[in-house]
Amino acid sequence: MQARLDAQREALLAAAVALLSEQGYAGCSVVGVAARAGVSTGSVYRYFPGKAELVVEVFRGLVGREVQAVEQAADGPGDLIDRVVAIVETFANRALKAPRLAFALLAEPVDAPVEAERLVFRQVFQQAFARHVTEAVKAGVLPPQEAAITAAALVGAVAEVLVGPLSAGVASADTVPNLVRFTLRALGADDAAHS
Amino acid sequence: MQARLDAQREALLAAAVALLSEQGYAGCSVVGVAARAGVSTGSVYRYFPGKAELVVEVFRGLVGREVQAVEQAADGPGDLIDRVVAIVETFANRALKAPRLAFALLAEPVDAPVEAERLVFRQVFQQAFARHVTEAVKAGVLPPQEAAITAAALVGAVAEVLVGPLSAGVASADTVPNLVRFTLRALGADDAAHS
DNA sequence: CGAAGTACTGAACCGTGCTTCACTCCTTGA
DNA sequence: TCAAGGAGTGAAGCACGGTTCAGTACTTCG
Repeated sequence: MQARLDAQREALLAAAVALLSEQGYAGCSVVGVAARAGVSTGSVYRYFPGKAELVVEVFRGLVGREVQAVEQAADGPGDLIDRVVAIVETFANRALKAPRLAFALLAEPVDAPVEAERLVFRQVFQQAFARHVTEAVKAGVLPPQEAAITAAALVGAVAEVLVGPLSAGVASADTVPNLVRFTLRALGADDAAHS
Repeated sequence: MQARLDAQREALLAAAVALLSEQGYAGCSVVGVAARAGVSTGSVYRYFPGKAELVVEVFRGLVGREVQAVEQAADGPGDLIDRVVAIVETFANRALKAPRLAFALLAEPVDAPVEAERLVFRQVFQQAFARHVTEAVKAGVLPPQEAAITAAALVGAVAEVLVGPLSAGVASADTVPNLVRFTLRALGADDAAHS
């Protein structure tokens, strides 16, 4: 009955995602997740060594989804600079569409093992930025710059700008366009060329 | 014996700062702080309603110090753009000089009341940036832009770039210069004018 | 000097939430 | 049909850390 076993496991992960999306990390207690999955608390430990492993796996899954969406957007049409803009737009729009979840992934206090995972999350995004920035600098469409710093700064900038609306609940309609304009300036791109 | 009373209070606050600087928030338990201050745990509750109030007061004090340093740097000589650069440089250099503490103030997981204080912390810095950016835009030395977004993005960018070195322990010598160059581009200032 | 009040102590208390484990139930195969 | 074994249960156990409070020591004033 391997299928059934995996089904339970999936149910637990799905329940954790649901609780995380609705109530943030606080709702993600072992008892809560088990109840939501329609399983006893004890059963959680049949599938996961402990809470940390469960939550980390949830994080990895969600982050993977975001990274994939961003990578896909970056592979779309347009020049090198358009791609960096696409990363920012995609990331920001997705975050604003699922604010509670985005806040949980980006900023909500968590304990150490999950925090470590969050660091990885941010680094993956930084690398995505850095790759495209490096390429664009090499091609001469962006001025010379330390790609790693630019990438880290952009990740921080996007996250910080979003966290405000995310925790306040409301984002202005032109938050994302403004963020894009900031990004273009920060990259050193010609504003005029990418309105 | 008012003086003595205040002395105890100060000792507790100082002990909390010391522990925060050395071990981060984890070391800031009531028992730990009391021991460090040479006081019993019970006495903590003579001076503070609870742990939250103690830690929040510690945060406020530290943040006030940072804000003051930054404001002072921004009041120095130079044009409007130099002032924004001064904010970034001062903030970054101070953070890199007290990494553990900066990490605690900027990024370390804390519980709700302190998190709220951290939000205030970031907002104060954003306002400092926003004030100078607005002024510079009005004066025509920066292109038109939403100052609030630029300010939030810069705070996020600086924090993110610093958190890496802060948690890793080592910062490259040109982290700050690179950060300044990023800032200048992001503001839309002429790079050439402010090397 | 003695009584009253106050600063101070620190071990016990309590709430929270992860983890365990003795037990039940259900499926499986002879 | 009926043992046997594993899946599943959920209440009790446990660790952690903030908070409390009855007791002690010290200071002050009559």
